[in-house]
Amino acid sequence: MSTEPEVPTNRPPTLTDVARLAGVSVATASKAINGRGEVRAATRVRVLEAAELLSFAPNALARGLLSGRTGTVGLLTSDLEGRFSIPILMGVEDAFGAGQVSVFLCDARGDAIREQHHVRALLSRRVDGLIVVGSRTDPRPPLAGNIPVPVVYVYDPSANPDDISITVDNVGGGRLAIEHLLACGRRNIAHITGDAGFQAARDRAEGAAAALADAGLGLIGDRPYFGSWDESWGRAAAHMLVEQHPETDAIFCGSDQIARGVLDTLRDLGRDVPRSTAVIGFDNWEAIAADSRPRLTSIDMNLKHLGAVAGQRLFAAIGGAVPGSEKFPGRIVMRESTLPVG
Amino acid sequence: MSTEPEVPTNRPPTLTDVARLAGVSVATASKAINGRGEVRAATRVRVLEAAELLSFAPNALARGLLSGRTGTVGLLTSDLEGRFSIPILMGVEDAFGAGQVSVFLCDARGDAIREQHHVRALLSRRVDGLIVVGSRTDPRPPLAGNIPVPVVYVYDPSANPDDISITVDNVGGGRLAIEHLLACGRRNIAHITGDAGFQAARDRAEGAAAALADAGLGLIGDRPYFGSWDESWGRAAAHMLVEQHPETDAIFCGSDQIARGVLDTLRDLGRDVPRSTAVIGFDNWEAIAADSRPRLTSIDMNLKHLGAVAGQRLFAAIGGAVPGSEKFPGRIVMRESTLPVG
DNA sequence: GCCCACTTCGAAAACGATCTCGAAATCCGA
DNA sequence: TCGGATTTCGAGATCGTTTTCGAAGTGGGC
Repeated sequence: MSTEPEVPTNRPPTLTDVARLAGVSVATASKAINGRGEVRAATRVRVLEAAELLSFAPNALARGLLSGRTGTVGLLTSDLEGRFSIPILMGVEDAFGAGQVSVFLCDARGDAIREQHHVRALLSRRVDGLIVVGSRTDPRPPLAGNIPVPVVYVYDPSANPDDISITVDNVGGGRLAIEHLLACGRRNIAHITGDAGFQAARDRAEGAAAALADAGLGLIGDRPYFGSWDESWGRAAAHMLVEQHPETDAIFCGSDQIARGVLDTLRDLGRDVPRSTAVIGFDNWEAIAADSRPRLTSIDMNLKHLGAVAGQRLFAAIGGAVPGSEKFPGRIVMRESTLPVG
Repeated sequence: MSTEPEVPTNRPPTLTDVARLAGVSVATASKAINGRGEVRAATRVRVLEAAELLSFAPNALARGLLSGRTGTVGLLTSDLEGRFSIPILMGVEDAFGAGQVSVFLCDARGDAIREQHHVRALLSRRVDGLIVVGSRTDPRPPLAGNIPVPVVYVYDPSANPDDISITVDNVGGGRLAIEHLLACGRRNIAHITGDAGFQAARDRAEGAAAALADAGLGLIGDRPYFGSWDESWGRAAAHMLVEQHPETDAIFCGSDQIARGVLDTLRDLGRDVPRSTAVIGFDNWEAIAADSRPRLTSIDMNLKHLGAVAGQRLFAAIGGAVPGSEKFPGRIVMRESTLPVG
């Protein structure tokens, strides 16, 4: 159906080519194509046909040079392999995907020098704005130098409160988890989580403690079991926990991986989940949570949505608005590892 | 140390500004900054100082408009959330990261229309080349329309053999897995894998069968156990397998998730891994393989390297070379789920 | 003092699109 | 058929950089 025009020239067609073919000036061709200015209907049709025939695509460089707007955005991520950057990145893509914005992807590998280098390159490409996405929630130093375009920080907030940061409410997430366990009728709740050096671990623990306090309760062992984020810590901590506090009837885990380890140990020890002990994870990492035995209830941080919001806020900021920072709550995804008693 | 110059103008400085400050013409300023042409040393220094003072960054749009080269590349991925795109994407980033190439990221979400739309946008931005990365190894239709820039397909090859495709040698991967199990002294080897609708599943099975045939052996059950790629299939298939063929002493799994399921079931049935039954996975997905009990030996497809090669080949093609398609072998990552007998 | 070779510099064109504003074409009624 | 109002169109400037090529400046040898 699409008869490729016989254009042996490898050089992409320019507006001049279109104008020549249509027998008009470039000015008229431009107006006809963009629907601007006064162009007779017949002329417009002639130009559009010519453009179609040559499969003309306007040179975005020339357009950007003139208008000062490129319709591009820089996406700086500190670690691509990180689990958190990807959904956020998808959200950003979604936010722009429909429109005419393209996204430059830059991975700084967590190196400040490299980041600086990328920022320089992006600015020289005259991006309209920047999105900085991190993989830890600990506040990060803002981009160095005076950036002449709007910047939005996602997941990992800027240390400068005047910057626009879109983050996750980890305190609320911890609260959410505990409230669910309480609603399931559990009262002896422990918290096994990752490295206390992470703000995320401390925040979730804080939310958990607060929710328990509201119910007149405290954590089993009086404090969280801080460790690392992986399965083996989950297994080890669960062993300790069951030994020291066999009365435990629910465990809030700081990550789904920890939760997997906990599930394994509980199974080994013959403790039924969720009947004897409920387990709830964090992150809702499908590959980990959706196919365990039993399938894992978890807190989902809506990272994709976070990314989409970041894109929207950046877009608004480019338009001249001055959006403030925002913090988003997670949601609970219920599966079989938590069930009401009775 | 870096005293920000007091430049109240928000408009980024142009070469004209630099030239004026240095007291030379724009032509001279350009030559001084790019090290081209004949410029007296003293003049060059003056220009460079002026540029530094204004923190001048050349407008890449103007440069690209003139030279016809933008130093940008489009990266089309079919699914960002897919496990395979990400390492490849990192490799591509790495391949260009050091240089002056920037990468446009576009996620087509597996939708051909959307892909077409993105291609159009990228071409209008005058990218120097395109990389198309897929998430299945089944050959895909090449990009529609006549693309005026080089294209490299990664992981997912183009159906057109004249295109440049950089792929994984899944047949070789299957062979690798079996040869390792044979080297460990196993003889009764089964293969539990994913959906037979996937080329990857068929290729790996083919390689496995070939390696066994070379040793005068065949698969337990005479054929692979095709199913799905997840843990629950691994558990179910392992149950069947042990019941029907208790003599099995090794299981080659088509994915690490399947392998996790298999490990679970073997544990339930009291079969020691690796002593009674060795288990090997595929993908070497760290989060899944590195913390299981026992830790999982797996085939790593070097996806990051694949991406890096794709970047290099694209770069060569942009330079005028005509690289051919390539297929890369995986490597085995040894952990404790396979051990030599004795 | 003169001429030539060589170095250093700048004016201007070019890339491709958009926008302004003046010129040309068209239409209307009288 | 003509004058004026209204469309419709096009020449040229513009964005910021690179590159060409000619002009100017410098120095040296005789």
